[in-house]
Amino acid sequence: MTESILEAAVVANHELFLRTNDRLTATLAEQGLTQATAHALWVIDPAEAPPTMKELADRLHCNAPNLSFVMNQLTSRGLVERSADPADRRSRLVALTDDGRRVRSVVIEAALALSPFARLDTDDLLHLVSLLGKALELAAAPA
Amino acid sequence: MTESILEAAVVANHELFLRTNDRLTATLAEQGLTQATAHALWVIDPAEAPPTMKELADRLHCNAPNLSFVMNQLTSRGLVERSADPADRRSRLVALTDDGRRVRSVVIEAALALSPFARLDTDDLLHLVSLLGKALELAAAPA
DNA sequence: CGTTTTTACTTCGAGACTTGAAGTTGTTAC
DNA sequence: GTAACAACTTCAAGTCTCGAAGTAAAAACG
Repeated sequence: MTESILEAAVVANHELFLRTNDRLTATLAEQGLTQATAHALWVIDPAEAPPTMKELADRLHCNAPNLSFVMNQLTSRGLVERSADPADRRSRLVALTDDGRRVRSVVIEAALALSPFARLDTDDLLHLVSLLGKALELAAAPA
Repeated sequence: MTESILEAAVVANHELFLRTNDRLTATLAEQGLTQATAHALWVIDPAEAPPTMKELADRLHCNAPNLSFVMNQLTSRGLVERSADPADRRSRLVALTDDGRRVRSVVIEAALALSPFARLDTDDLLHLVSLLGKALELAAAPA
């Protein structure tokens, strides 16, 4: 009973994610990005201090070698730049270039416009964000 | 303004999906499954009539060659069986084996237990499913 | 009917992603 | 000062995904 409600929620969340990604395919291709590179670009907020590779790997739920691979692509496309962290020279700080900021904006705008969520009204959206946020908080809390 | 609420919703949706998958990794490995094969198993509901390959490709948002690849793995693991559709001999009907049903249950149970949504109470869950369902409906509706 | 077009599926080959193992460089702990 | 650890990269192997091409069956057409 509650079980099937939970399953409906998990399935709907999954489906919404897949559908958004599907619709974004064309935009990503236009920008010369793949899902992996686009996601990496997304999680680098130009308004915040440049994150380290380790921090980015956490955000992307991927491992270090994978991130190096993705960052090499973004670097060769001229969208990000790596520099040594003055505070810990083992670390690399990753910052968006001007081009990177531009492309990131394009991707995010497209994703928001294409997401099925875009059709919800503000009340529903606020409620939805509240519920999703609650789930994420509870997930972080101790068992 | 509304923009940032929408972005929060899209990001939270994505993050919840990634986090659930992350936690499921161990279970999938135990069952000898990958994400792709597990997802394929999930969308074959044993309570319904066996779907065709085409129908499955739609559900998985993947193309035909990819589905063939995934189904070959599930078939060689003895989890599904393909048979010609008597109504249209071009089509293949895909059905779970007894083992397939067992493994599918294990995966779904684990996913539901590990999903951050599992910590929401029934009221919140009902509300959430309603909002997610609304978004999916609106997405299907005409522009 | 018989031919043409379309549809469902598979195979193949190339490209892209992901991962573990191993190595480099720099930091921390003793 | 040396041993342990941490951040990152490179490399090689495995997996996933896709387009192109091929097969078989159904549908459309005259």
